[in-house]
Amino acid sequence: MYIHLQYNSRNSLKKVNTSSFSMKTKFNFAQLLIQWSIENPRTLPWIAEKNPYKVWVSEIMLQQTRVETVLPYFEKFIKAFPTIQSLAVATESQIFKRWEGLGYYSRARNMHFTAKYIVNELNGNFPNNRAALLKLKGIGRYTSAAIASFCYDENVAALDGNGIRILSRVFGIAENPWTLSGVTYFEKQAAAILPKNQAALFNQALMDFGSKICLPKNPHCQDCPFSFACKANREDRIAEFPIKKTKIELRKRHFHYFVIQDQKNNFWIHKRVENDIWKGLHEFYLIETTKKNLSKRVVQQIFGKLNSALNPEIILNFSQKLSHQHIFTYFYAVKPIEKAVQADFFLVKQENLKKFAFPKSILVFLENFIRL
DNA sequence: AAAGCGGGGGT
DNA sequence: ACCCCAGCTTT
Repeated sequence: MYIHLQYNSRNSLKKVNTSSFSMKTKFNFAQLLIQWSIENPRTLPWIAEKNPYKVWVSEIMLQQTRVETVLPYFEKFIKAFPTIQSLAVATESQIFKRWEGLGYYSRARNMHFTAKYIVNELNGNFPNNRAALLKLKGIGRYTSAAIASFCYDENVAALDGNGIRILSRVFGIAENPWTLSGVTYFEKQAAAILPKNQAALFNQALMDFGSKICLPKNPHCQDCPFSFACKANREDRIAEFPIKKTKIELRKRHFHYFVIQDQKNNFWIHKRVENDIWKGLHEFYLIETTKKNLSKRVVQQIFGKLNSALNPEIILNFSQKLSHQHIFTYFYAVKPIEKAVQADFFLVKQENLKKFAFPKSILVFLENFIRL
């Protein structure tokens, strides 16, 4: 059966039966979607925003991050760095501090790089088309399309997780969106149904619809304007679309943090510089183990020669399940040490700790044990 | 193609 | 416990 969607005179739907279901419904899908979005408006700081700098900031923050999480960060970030010039001249540490707790910190580093590039090499002119945007560090297929459509009305579909989910279900697209060929196929299909000169509206509608109706689990098909045409719904195969990412085994890591001060109660900290989690953030002296237990011999080896006291006791436990690692963090108190335990460590006064960016686990420790 | 990268909210 | 979020970069 071919479903053709059209509005009747009362602007409600009726079905027209034909021979087979196909992307021929594209025009109707898009208009129906836009109609839904007009009836279900959403107010967010970046919606209808045309300033490419602000849209860029919002899109980078929203990568793999929920809207509710981003909102306070976005407001503070824009207040701290109102223009791309202000971001370009900021220090990385200032930027990281505004990103603290948001996760995926390479996003902040890439933004800084790109801000400097645009200001210094492009005279501050933000690239104004998808192809040029795609070349910028930190901007990929989705984000380039989003900025191009929202700011410059380029006719390009921006497919994030929402778009993939909706299209795969409604049109029964079985391609694997987590492969390059798969996402290319989805983009091709989206381009075919994208209404001319309404890309911004369409892309925004797709994401709003994905967040309110076509949810990953338990979608609200009863409120969905195309549920009668949706292949996944009609065939009762919603759970099969889209293809799921193959889940990875969480690497377990045990972080033993030694909170070391000097006799004046300054704290020894350093910046993580390795290509590892939390690169660019700060931390206390760390001994990492693959298993829970930290041998006393190792502690002796490190702290013994520093003439420090042992019998460190765990003063706080913290467990974090990240998307790719399960990190157990333990904090130990030790007696003061006057000499850096490692060359890159430096002393910070207690009241200045808040100027540095830390991972969440250390923030929790500081909030509970150190008055800032 | 696969791995690595945060943190949190919903079910 | 599991899913996945307005994904991208590196290997």
